[in-house]
Amino acid sequence: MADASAGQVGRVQRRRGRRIREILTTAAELVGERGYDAVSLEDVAERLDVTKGSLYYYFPGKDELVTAAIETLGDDWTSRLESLPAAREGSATRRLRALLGEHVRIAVREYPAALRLFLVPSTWPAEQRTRIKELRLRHDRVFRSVLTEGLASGEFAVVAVDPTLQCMHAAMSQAPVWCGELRGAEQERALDELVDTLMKLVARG
Amino acid sequence: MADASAGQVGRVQRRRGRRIREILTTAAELVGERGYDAVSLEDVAERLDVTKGSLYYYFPGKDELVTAAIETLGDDWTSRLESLPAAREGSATRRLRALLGEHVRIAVREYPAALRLFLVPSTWPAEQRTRIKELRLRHDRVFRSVLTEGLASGEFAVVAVDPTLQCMHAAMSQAPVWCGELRGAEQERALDELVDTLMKLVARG
DNA sequence: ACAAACTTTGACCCTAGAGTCAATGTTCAG
DNA sequence: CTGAACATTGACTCTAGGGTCAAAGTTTGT
Repeated sequence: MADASAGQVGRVQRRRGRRIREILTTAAELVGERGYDAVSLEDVAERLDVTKGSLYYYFPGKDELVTAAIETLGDDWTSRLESLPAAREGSATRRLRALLGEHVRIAVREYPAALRLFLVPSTWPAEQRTRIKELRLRHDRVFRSVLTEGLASGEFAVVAVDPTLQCMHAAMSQAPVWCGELRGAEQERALDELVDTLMKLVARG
Repeated sequence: MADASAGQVGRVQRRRGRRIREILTTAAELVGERGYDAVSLEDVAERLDVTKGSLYYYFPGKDELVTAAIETLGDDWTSRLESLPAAREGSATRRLRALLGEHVRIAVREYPAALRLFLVPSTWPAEQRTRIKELRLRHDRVFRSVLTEGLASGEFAVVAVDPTLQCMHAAMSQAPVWCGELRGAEQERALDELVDTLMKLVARG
């Protein structure tokens, strides 16, 4: 047996890690499409072409699996926003607009159930709820930093930072509900209008 | 047998109507507190001090009962807004602010699950979904009319009417999530900030 | 090749909660 | 008072879906 201590992760470990990531990605897809309640472990298993039992080999239960899946989805989402070129250069106005536009487009196109995503059952144990909350914070930070920079530079003016961010997130989560069935140019127009509307929240009087 | 035709509703009919209203009120309470999924018919029955079977004497199933309950809740909510004195007099700005404030306070205090209210399962039959949609429209009209009046008088300026209303509703539905655990003055302050933030959506540049 | 570790299976258990219904109250008209 | 209409019960069925596990299958190191 090769020495597996000293932080060395063997092929087996990496294999396991890959499998877990596959499962999480698939679960995240489904949860993003339909929300927690509407996704059963059999759905997840079916899309992975395995049986439900296998999932329990990697996760102790549905809660843990879904929490981890939501984290995966959220981290992916956040890093896509962070790595958006237009969100890294130019005025705060340009950057915020780019962030809002991208966020809303990801929501509409990939996560129609975005609204349900963070709407975890209130019966969940504190640990999972904390993890989800932290995820929101990480995600929130992307917008918050641009907003505060814009405030510092005098480009923006707000009543208060928190409710402004909350309004933005609320509206963006709802976007799939409003624009989900629109297509093509019509949808683009609706999304642009939404972004412009949200930009009013930071406009100087 | 007394002639029950010719539109005459007898005592029995009225009795039945009252009972139905009791059931709907109770169901609406529960759905407003916890949302559709988290409310079972046994919960509703228990709060009414009857058994589940009785509910099936008045309603063919959970969907119909809950749809009707949501309608009851929504109509009640709408009419409370409509009958708000401050929403009927003064400038559009004053009226809109009053509406937003009242709406958000009703949500936080009475319907913590407001966010889940209109989030009906996508598996529901078209009929129920239509009824819910119409309910939203009725409710929307209260805000829409004040908004268009403000636009006509030049008090307001918006990117477009629909996304503006959508943002307002989205943010207000989220309010219980943000401010639900705050108490007293702190909560009041948070709600006022929220309302002021939303007023920026209609502010003239 | 072979055993040990790892992975997957599918049959199984269990519970929550929707929905049914014959039997049993209850109310009311005549 | 009495029968018919109305209302309620509680015990029942049925199903979806979470969770368990021994057995079988696969991979890996030597």
